[in-house]
Amino acid sequence: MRLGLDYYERPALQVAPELLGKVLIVQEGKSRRAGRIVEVEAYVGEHDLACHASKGRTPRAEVLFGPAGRAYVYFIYGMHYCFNVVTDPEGVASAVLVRALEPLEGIPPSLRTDGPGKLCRAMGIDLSFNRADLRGDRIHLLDMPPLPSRSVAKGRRIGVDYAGKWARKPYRFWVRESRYVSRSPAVSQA
DNA sequence: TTATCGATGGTA
DNA sequence: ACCATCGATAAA
Repeated sequence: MRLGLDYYERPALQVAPELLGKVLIVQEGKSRRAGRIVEVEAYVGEHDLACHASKGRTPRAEVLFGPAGRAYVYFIYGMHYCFNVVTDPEGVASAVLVRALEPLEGIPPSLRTDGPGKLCRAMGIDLSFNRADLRGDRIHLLDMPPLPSRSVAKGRRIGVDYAGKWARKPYRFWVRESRYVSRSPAVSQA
């Protein structure tokens, strides 16, 4: 069962930990690639200085202000793409960055999925997916049973040290026992 | 194990 | 000039 609008149209901080365990599907022609989400980060709105929407309604960030359940894909450091799930009602610019997947199907064994840039390459996600409806055939998420709260860990977001106090918020969530989480400073639990 | 650095190009 | 990254390299 695909996740629907009512699932995405909620606060990013609520959606983010619940996305752990859900399955991302990318279907391109004959190839079908699937991975289980094991690490995410919430970016909670224009007031969040780590969120791309904090610079206003720029062309890049525009999709964040739109309806929930769309993909926000951006190009970074001249060579990587990052994939986000847009959340909250229209007008509230927030999203969840997917940072790591456990490979399930169709992913070339030589490619890794333990990092936001790596998983996009492994899944074949590029700018052509930006603004895509996440309920469509080309890309979507499958609902899965919720994880027990003891297997959800949380800590500070990676790579946003410029964001002052927002850099220290525990908005990163990962599956504690997963070996596919990107290697990085772990912090707390629950 | 941690620390540092270069690649590479869109964004503002 | 900066960057929601990555892989290589060096030091310890």
